[in-house]
Amino acid sequence: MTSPSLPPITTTCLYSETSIPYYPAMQKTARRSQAIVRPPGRPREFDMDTALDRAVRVFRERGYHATSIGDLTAAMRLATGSIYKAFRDKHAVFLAAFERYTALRQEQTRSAAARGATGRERIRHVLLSYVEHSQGSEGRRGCLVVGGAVELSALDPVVGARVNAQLKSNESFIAGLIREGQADGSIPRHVAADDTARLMICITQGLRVVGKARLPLDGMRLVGVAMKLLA
Amino acid sequence: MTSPSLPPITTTCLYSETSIPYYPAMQKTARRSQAIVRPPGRPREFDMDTALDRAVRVFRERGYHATSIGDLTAAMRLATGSIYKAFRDKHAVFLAAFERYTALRQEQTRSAAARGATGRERIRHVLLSYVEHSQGSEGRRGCLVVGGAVELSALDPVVGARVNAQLKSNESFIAGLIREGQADGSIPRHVAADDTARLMICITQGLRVVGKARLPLDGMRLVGVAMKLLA
DNA sequence: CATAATAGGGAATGGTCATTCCCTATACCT
DNA sequence: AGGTATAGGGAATGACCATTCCCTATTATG
Repeated sequence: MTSPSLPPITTTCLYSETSIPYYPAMQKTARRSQAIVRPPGRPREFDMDTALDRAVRVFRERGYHATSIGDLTAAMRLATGSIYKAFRDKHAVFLAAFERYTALRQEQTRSAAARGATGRERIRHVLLSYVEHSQGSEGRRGCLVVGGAVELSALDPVVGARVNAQLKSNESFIAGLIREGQADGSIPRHVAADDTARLMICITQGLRVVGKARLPLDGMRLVGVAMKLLA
Repeated sequence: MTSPSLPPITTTCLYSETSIPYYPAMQKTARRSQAIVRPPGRPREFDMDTALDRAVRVFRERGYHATSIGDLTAAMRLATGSIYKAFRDKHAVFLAAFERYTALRQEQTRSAAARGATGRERIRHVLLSYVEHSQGSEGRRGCLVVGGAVELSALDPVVGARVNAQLKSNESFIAGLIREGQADGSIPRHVAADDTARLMICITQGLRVVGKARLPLDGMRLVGVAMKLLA
């Protein structure tokens, strides 16, 4: 989905980007049925998703406040002016990076779930995937949801709302898997789906904290223990 | 341990403070057996622990980077110069606040554990205590260990080491309680103490993240589910 | 009572950072 | 070709922030 090089036209005309306005003045993407209409003026040269992936990386490593515009220009390979052409301010860069990050993570989690045949097995794979992402160098890079919750949600209502929504979305995904497991017989009926899902969200978020703090995490062992919650 | 008012002499001569130098030029506390020797010069007027409690509050709410010296002077009720008299720099204030915070939290956790008669009950009370502290306005205030892990451990080896040590200490405390439970018969022998303890640390750290993000946490329900890990 | 030693407090300083400005470049349209 | 609209890039700007300086105050000692 993200290309390492910078194709000059591809991105400009398609608007494959996830959601809401990145841009100070966002044009309506398409008036009627034809979706591919190039907006007026000089087209953007850089690939937005590539640039955002690079911003994600910096924000994950340094957090919001410790990341300067200079850090972003270096990482995103854009000049100061270009960043401010593309985003209202640093806050908007973070928000766009956050969206990009959660979209990619959601994809990874769904595909991990898809590796299981029953509800129970799907949950096992989701948890395993979380442990893997919380471990080693990837884990030390950190998680934007956890980072946003800890560093920003008390100071910034917009980020707070996004973090809250993301956690709820993850939680209801897990709760859904639990109910699937109860339907297919792999998880006992007496398991409290919502409470267990909330606790599992705590586990996943805690894994990221512990992984960032460089405690080693053994996926098989930890998930093995955690699966008792579905007994 | 912390007095709301400011007794003028009490703190200066006793050095009840936890550990390592708060001060740019730390005097040796006592040469021989006599511990109470007032150091030369004008004695400090403010109570160090009270001031640190106020610093803890700001750092918990705003994190490290978003807290300015101005925020600290306002919260600690000290002038800029006085802060730099007492601490080398902002980093040193954070470290001292961190020590103070972990000492108090440790105390609270131990006393929660003491409310239980068996190993199993002690763990239940510890988890319940964590949920309570992660909830509501207290939870929104945040945790310095989680904050330190997320915001600083990758950038600041000193804080990183303290966070790591604190997590390990908490983990071995839990592991100890599990083994106590196995000794007193309240926890089955087949429970893997270390793995379960590590997972429980993930739960506690995750609770703080989720609580900071304003998801409601029901202590009884969550702990009820978590106790399955000891089955 | 002078001296040494440190605390209290606030003004001054130097650096950094987010943001803006401005000039150039590139696209489309008529 | 001229006009319009936006992107690229980097210098300029103004605010803020961590830290230092300096002057005063308070203790002990000789």
